[in-house]
Amino acid sequence: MEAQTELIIDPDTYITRTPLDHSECTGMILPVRDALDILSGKWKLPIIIALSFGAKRFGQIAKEIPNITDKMLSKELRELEMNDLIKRTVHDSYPVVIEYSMTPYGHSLEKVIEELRKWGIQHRKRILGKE
Amino acid sequence: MEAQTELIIDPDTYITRTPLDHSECTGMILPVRDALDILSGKWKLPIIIALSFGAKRFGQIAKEIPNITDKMLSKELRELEMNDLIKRTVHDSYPVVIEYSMTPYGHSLEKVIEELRKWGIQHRKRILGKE
DNA sequence: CAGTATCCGTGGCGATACTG
DNA sequence: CAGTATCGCCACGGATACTG
Repeated sequence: MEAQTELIIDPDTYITRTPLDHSECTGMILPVRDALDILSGKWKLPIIIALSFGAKRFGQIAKEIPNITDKMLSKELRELEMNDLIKRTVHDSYPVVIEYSMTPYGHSLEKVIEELRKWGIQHRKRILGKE
Repeated sequence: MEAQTELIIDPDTYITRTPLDHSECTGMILPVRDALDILSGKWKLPIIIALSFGAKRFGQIAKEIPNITDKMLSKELRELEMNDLIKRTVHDSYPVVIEYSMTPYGHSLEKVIEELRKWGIQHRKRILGKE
């Protein structure tokens, strides 16, 4: 607990709150929803993590993400590319080589991923300790 | 670009990579998937954010989260409670007051949320700038 | 290798109505 | 106020087969 700020006790609900609760709170929720709209789902972040280790080809990404199917990988790659988080490059060689890589914008997710990863590790420890 | 580390060029795939790619990469993905399993979906994090401002009653949470329905709120609160991220308290007063609040474990998500929020704000700016 | 096509089930999620 | 009940859509996501 930090410093106590002004409190309001709502006479109808008996809830104690600060004056700005509503606007502050909704204001925090909206950007998180924006982020969630782009990142949520089972596969997007795993794919981004895989590519954060360097450019990779379709088959190799598939190998590194447990249980993903070709269809999901294909679909998610397309969406991530549309959001400018990854880039698809066709190398004009023989045989043709297609490579996926992170964009600079994709790299801006690194801290988000790092925090999620730390929390996940922590959470798994907690679950295992309980059972 | 940082310092260049040892690289391997796969003779079959022409992909350049570091020696530990596979294990490192999958090892990073798994905890993130653990976190996602608990947090992903449209409403869990918004609910947690709402409660991070202080204990609240059902109706008040509903008011602060745009577009959530009673049914979803009810269902998500139950799941969050099962995962020990929030607590449901029935105050033995008249009238009976039911209050939801964060657990200490719920508070451990603060940094995750903060990073998501920062990214979301940043992302919205970027989108608006493009159109 | 790098995908696409097709089929299909489950459940996430919404709308509305109702209850103690 | 604090939910539950019911209905129903459709997107998420899996399985399998196929293509250039």
